[in-house]
Amino acid sequence: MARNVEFDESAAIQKAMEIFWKKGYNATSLRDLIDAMQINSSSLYNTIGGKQELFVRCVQHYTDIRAQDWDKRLASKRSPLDVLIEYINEAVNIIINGEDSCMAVKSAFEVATNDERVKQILAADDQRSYQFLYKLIKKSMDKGEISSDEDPALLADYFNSTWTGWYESYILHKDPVKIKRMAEYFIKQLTK
Amino acid sequence: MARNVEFDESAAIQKAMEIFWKKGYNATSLRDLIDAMQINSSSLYNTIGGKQELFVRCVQHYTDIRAQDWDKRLASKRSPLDVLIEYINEAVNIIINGEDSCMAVKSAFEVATNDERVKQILAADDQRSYQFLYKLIKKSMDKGEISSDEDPALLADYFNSTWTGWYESYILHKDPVKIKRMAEYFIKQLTK
DNA sequence: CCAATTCTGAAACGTTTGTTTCAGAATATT
DNA sequence: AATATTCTGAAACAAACGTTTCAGAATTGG
Repeated sequence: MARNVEFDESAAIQKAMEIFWKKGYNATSLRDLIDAMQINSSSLYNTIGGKQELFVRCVQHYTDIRAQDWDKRLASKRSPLDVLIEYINEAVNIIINGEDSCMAVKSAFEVATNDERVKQILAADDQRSYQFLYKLIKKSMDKGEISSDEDPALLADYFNSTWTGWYESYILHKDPVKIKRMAEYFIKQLTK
Repeated sequence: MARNVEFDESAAIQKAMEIFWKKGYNATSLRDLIDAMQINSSSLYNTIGGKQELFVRCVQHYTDIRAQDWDKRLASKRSPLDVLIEYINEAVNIIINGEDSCMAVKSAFEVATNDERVKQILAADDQRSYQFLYKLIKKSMDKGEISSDEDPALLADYFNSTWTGWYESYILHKDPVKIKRMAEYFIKQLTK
């Protein structure tokens, strides 16, 4: 016997995420958020909660999308090495063409140190990223597509972290060739 | 015929740097800063300038210290490979034992996108870091301490960015073994 | 010691911050 | 259609923000 929520919550989260992604947590004001979300602050506080809670949901949303992407790629019927190389190349393109760095990386450095919930969401995300790489590397080794000389877990860990530095490099130097050559080298190391 | 500045500017910058380093730019308030610096805000505005200017100086100070360290290491008379490996191991220890991530990395993601001056300071710092690695790798190759199969410039670029991901990993997982194993793998790749 | 200059301390500045309030509009159930 | 419930919009909240002001203390060179 009552009124329903008027605004589309998941669309609003998406909009808020884009703002947080671009400006970071602390540089984003609530006014920035409600302008983008097109809702009143009272609605925000009634449904989602305050700024922190909203940010947690945005980070969660961001990592959910990534998890879906990894699952989709893992379900591919193509060779695991092809999937892996395609993933690396697409990731490079995102770094080079994307407007902003990875939100998970930015948030890890800005927020995860002080907010336990954000840290746990990002740690879980990083773990899934690791698992994604590990599975592809392991399968490639089992199929003989790449050498089994190295521990697949170590390689997965190594690339999973390598990743982050490419974003920093691109922020500072905006040099696409540099990123591409590092990615080439990585693939070469892997397939050698 | 006038009074002199009372406070030690470089000591105050050092204190401010520690606060910015720990909390990041946006999460640090001017009150945090003047409490740590033990000066009045009027003195700050008269001598250094506002918050942005102070931050720029702190980042500059941070990168100056790093530059000195690299110069000192390059002047060492020991073998370049030893110097490089020692540097990597000490860096790992800083990641594992340090209270906060590298200020240059944090600032790159939080501030460099929006502040051209900070971006340029950090880009110059990154360039010096690259040069440091490049010189050691090149010398090691010339002396035959490591294989010359790879382009030293590429290797230097590659490690220089690899670096950053180890900080992120440690923030999220606080797993020293993981970092150590990645460093071992890196050294192995280098000396192989 | 005087005069000229500059620095310091405390208070206040107008904004902006994240959050709350509440009257009234809106709707689902009966 | 009446009623009970809930959502929305605009305004207001205190607190904190970065910055400025200025009277007076301090120190220099003459």
